Parts: sequence; structure tokens; C-alpha cells
Amino acid sequence: MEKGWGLALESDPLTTDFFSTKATSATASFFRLNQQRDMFQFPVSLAGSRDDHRGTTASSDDTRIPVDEVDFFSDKKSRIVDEDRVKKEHGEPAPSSDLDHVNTGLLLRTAGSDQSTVDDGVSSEMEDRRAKNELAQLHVELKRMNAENQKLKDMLSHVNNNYTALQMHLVTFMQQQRNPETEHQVQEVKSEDKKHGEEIMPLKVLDPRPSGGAETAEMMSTHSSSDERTRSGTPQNNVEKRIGREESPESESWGPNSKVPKLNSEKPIDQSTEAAMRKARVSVRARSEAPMITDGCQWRKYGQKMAKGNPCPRAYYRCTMAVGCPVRKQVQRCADDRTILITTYEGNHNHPLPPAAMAMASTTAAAASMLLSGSMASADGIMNQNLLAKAILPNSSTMATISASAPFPTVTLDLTHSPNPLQFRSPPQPQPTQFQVPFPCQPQNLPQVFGQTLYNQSKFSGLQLSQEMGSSQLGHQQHQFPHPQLQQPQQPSLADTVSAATAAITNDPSFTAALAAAITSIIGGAHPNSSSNTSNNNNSSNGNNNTSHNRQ
DNA sequence: CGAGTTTGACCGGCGC
DNA sequence: GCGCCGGTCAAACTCG
Repeated sequence: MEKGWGLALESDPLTTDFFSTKATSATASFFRLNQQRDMFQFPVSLAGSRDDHRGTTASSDDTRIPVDEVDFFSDKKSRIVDEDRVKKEHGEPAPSSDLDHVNTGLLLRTAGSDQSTVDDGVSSEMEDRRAKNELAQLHVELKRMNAENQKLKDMLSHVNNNYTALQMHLVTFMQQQRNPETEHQVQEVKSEDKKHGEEIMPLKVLDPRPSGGAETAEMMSTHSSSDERTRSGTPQNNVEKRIGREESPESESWGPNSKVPKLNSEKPIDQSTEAAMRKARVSVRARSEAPMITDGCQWRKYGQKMAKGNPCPRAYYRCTMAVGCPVRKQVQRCADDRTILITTYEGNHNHPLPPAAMAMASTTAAAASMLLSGSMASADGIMNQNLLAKAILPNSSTMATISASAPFPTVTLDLTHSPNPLQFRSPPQPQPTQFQVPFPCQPQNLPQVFGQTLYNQSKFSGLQLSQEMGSSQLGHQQHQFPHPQLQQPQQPSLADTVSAATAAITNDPSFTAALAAAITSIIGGAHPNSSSNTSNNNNSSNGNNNTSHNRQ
């Protein structure tokens, strides 16, 4: 097995095939041989396969190769040599017998061994031993090469991870660079509120200003918004209700009223920027049979509509991890391929996120930031967008697309390319939680993988969640969240984790390195204490959401 | 009984 | 001005 893996990673199809498919038969036959001849097991099969498939050395090493082969089948040495020559000359195993006509070299050998009841007895024991030694050496060398190869691969994956992490940091940093304005505003708003002698009702304060609202709310909300909001009993609630769709940040971000022009008209430049930020969307396309991909957040469905041009209904969700969180998402199946789930995220969370959710959220935020920058400076925008795409999907440049033509700048992460039918095809859905994005995790896994890639240290819990994630976001796991509310009660079992990893791997081999690192870290002892919300995509599972949410 | 989902109605923007 | 459409609301319903 190990060899199969190692070789497979090498991207040498021939080798891989050899190990995976032919090795078995060859090995089996070989065992027989061993019993008879007491030979070195692996060398035989390996040598045979090599010669048969690669045949590179055959011509040049005519003398030597035959010797090797002879060694293994010392009895039938001469005969085998002839066979091998024939094989090499024709590039295909020459049929030693009718039965083996179609078989590859391995079988031929086996057949040859069977045939070789006629023992020449001429070859000297010395030669045999020498040949054995050579084979053994080759085998050892092969092992060594494999080990070395593995090392290199590890190093590569490591470097890859670091690179990705740096990229994401850069993106985040750029976002933060841009945010100072926002923060400024927030500060100002806060101070204003305090002047008024009240502790902020973020939403209200913001409400009047559509563009600034959500952002501000998000910024401040972390601690105060929920409490205050709940606290803000009746009168304010009424007001809020009233304001409701017109002024609430949410409506701004998604609804028509949130359209940029309107916002611009009222707002200063930076505010328009913020509005744009909020408009930026991250769309994740992932293959998933689950109704929704898991991204580590808790969502409440607040509507469903039939969208034009798509027979599949579009579902609207809002984040319920904190009161007033402006983040929303739309989930819809692709009209062309209903196995593809399109999840569109918008907005930034105004509360701490569980590790599992960090990736998605960060990605969304980064995407928004990048898109924004792109819209502002054309050249830079392009650059940034490319960067974003790379950052989001470091391993595949083709998967992330950025749409400038859409009403809102949108980053689309297409996780559907990963060829992994396995996971989703499984008839009985194991658990609702697993639908992940085949990375989608499943595209679903995107977030997870992404996070993993970015932050190796993280625990694997993120992976499970991510499967849907499309938005790939970054690392999450490393944070511990103080808020009890945010902590996910469930801890993924190791088995779950492994299965998630397996799914991810199968879905997209390109993430193998990152996943391997993650798995390694887990197995290495880290137990994911973090939130793993394996199943949380279902809104129903969360115990403590006070969902009197939004509307009140 | 509370929390979440469903679903028809409503609202506002946009295009004709 | 009208109708279409996307998005949201909120009462009714379902579920645990």
C-alpha cells in the first residue's frame, strides 16, 4: 500500500498502475515462487514490472537484465531470458503460453516459472546470488528513492502551505488596511452614541445610513450588539421593526435598496466603499447532495423563492450566531446540474466565529475587500483579484473566477471540478453533516481545506465543516473562542475527521498535501477541541440560538 | 412549548 | 404607470 501511495503521488501512471493493479497478481505468483525457490520477494515483482513497463533499460542492459531475471527464475533462466528479450523487443510481454498472452510481464513471468519445470541447472549459484543481490540493492534503492520522494513531497506541501498562509495573510492584511476607514467610522459612531448617553444600538445608529450600517454594526457588534439589542426592549424594537427592511443592514446588503447608486448618493466615498464591500459576494459552487453546505456557522432560513431561470428554489439564510449579524447567504442548486449547490455569501460577521467558520468568513471578507479594491483601481483591481483567486484556491488557479459584470462584484469559487463522485454518490447519506463540499466540499470542503492549508496548526475540525465551504477561507481553527455560545459542542471523532479528510482527498487530489498535513497534525495528537461543528449546517441543531432574531 | 421551517404576501427597484 | 423580479416578512406549520 505504501508503495502504491508513494508512487501514485509521483504522478507516474505506469508505476502507479503497476503497483495498484498488477502487483497483486504478480505478488501472488511470486509467493508461489518464493516457496519454491526461497527468493527475495519484492525484487522479483518489482523487477519484472519495471522491465515490462518501462523497458528503458532493456536495450542498453541487455546483458544485465537477463541476468537479473534469470536469477529469480534460475531454473528456467535461459527460457526466461528469451522471453524477456522478446518482451522488450516488442514492448509488450511476449506470450510464454497461450494463457498468458494478454497478460502483462508479471504474469508472463509467473507462467514462465511454472513452465520452467525444465531446469537448465546450468546457471551457477553464484550468478543467482549476485543477481539477487542486485535486485535487493535495486529494491533498497527504490525504497530509498521513494522515501526521498516522499520527503520532497512533504517539503513541497509544507512550502505550499506556508505560501498559501502568507497569501491569505496578505489578503487579510490588505483588507485591514482598507478597513481603517471603517474602523474610524465605527469609532466615530460609537463616540456619537456615547455622547447621546446611550450605549450603542448599532443597528439603529447605522440604519439611517445604509451603506455604513452593516459594516459598522458588524464592527461593533462583537460584544455589545447582541446584548444591547436584546436589552433594547420594546420601543426600540418597534423602531427597528419599522425600519425593518428599509434600513436594516441586511436589507441593504441584499435587497434592491442596497443598490450602490443609492448608497453613493448619500454617502461619502469611504462609505460607498463600505457599501461596495458589503455588496461583494462570494459564491461557492460545490457538488453536494445536502441541502446546504456546512460552513461552521448557524443559519436560519428566512425565505425561499423561485428564481427566474432556475427551476430550483433559492433559499435565503441569515446568520444566527449573533443577533444582528448581517451575514446572509443564498443557497440554490444549479439549473444545469442539480448536484451542484451554489452558495452565495455576503457580508461580514459581527461576532467571533468558531474555528470551523473562520475560513469561510475570512474568505468572504477577503473577497469583499479584494473585490472592492478591484473596483476602485482597475489595474490594482485586476492584480488583487488574481491574488484573491490564488489565495482562495491556491492550488488551482482556474477554479476561482471573479465576475465584474454581475450586479455585485462576485467571486465564484468553483469546487465542482474536483472529480469525486464517490462521496456524494453514496446512496444513504451517512449524516446530514457530511454532505460536505466535496470540496466542497466537496466543494464543501473548500473552507476546510482552505483553512487547513492556511493554518496548518489548526485542528482538523475545520475540515469537516468546510466541506461546504466554499469560500474557502482561511484558517480558523487556531482561535479559541471565548464565547460559550459560539463554541461548538460537538467534537468530531477521529473517524469522522479521517472520513472528512478522505472525502476531501478524493474530491480534489490537489489538496492532498494540505490535507495530509492536517491529518498528520491530528493524528499527531492534537485533538480537535475546537468547535467542530460537524453537523451544524442544519439550523435546527443549535441549541442556543435565540432566535428571536432579526426581526424583532 | 420553543425553535426552526414553510410559504404566501408584501415591498421596492428596475425596465419597458 | 405597470408588471416583473429579487428579497424579506411573518403567520402558520412542523418537529423534537
